[in-house]
Amino acid sequence: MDNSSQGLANYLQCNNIRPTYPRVKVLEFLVVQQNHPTAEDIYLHLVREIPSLSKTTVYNTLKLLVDRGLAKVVNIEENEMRYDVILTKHGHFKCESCGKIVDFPVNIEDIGTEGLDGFKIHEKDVLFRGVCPQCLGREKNGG
Amino acid sequence: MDNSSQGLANYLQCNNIRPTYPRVKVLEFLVVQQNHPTAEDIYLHLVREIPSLSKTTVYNTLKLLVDRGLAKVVNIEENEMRYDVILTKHGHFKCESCGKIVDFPVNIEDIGTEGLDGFKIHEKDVLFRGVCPQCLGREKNGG
DNA sequence: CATAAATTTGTAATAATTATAATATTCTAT
DNA sequence: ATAGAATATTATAATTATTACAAATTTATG
Repeated sequence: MDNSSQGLANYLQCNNIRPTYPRVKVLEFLVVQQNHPTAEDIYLHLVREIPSLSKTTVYNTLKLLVDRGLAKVVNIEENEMRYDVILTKHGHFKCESCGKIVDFPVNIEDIGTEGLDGFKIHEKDVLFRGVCPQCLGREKNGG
Repeated sequence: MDNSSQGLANYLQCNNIRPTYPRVKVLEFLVVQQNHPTAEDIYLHLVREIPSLSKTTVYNTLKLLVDRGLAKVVNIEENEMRYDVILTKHGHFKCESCGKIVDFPVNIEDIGTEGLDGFKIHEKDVLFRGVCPQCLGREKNGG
């Protein structure tokens, strides 16, 4: 296990998650890629390095990370769960043309909660949809 | 077809959707219930009144309504699509305890879009998660 | 009516996720 | 070090939401 992985292993341990090899690698992928990958994305990437890896392990690990608060599910896609480890508050933009998901800064605490008196709010998400500049350019140049 | 359905039939017609019986009923369910139902919810309710109804018709109709801008998909659930007839801008709150989805007013246009220069934004969603007052009360009274 | 177009239906296919049980690994105490 | 217990991983099968497809039905039009 290399140096950077060592830090992640510690991070897992601090959160009472035994830092097994597959778990460190899943977390590493989430941290390094920052791509809001699906379980499938993660599996396909890691199986090259860990041939014995099973998709169930990826799902188990993601569930564990979410349960312990180290990751969260991003539901911007219609039919699949994506995962995010970023801890600062941000919104998600999904390009309807190329499918890419982009983070953008949002001061989520500024969003008023009138009409939710008496509700306990755990989580606030902001999701935008549209077309990214790259795809807009491609459309303009005749695609 | 009763009186209120007549209005909905007109509404469909105005949007170039032939107002067939299943379509009017699906739209009516969305408008009356305001429950952000799943396709399954809609099917189970309507099939009592329209025994021949097929789930595919429900999906087809929902797709049509979304394509023509009369409804939108709400992705607050992990694994299923919910539907909402578009009226005014509002956010969605999902109770993690009872699963209920509640609308609340949000001035979505107020959310800044710094960091998204050059992006074309079609749609803005605000999704909160937490516990509703009813469930909070139940927890407090020892549930 | 007759024909064409659109809609509905039932069945089967797809795809993401979860359940389950067997196997393998890791930890702990001797 | 090693046996036994606890925990993780794996493979397979089951579940579930959604979509694809083609046949049957309904509706519109000449």
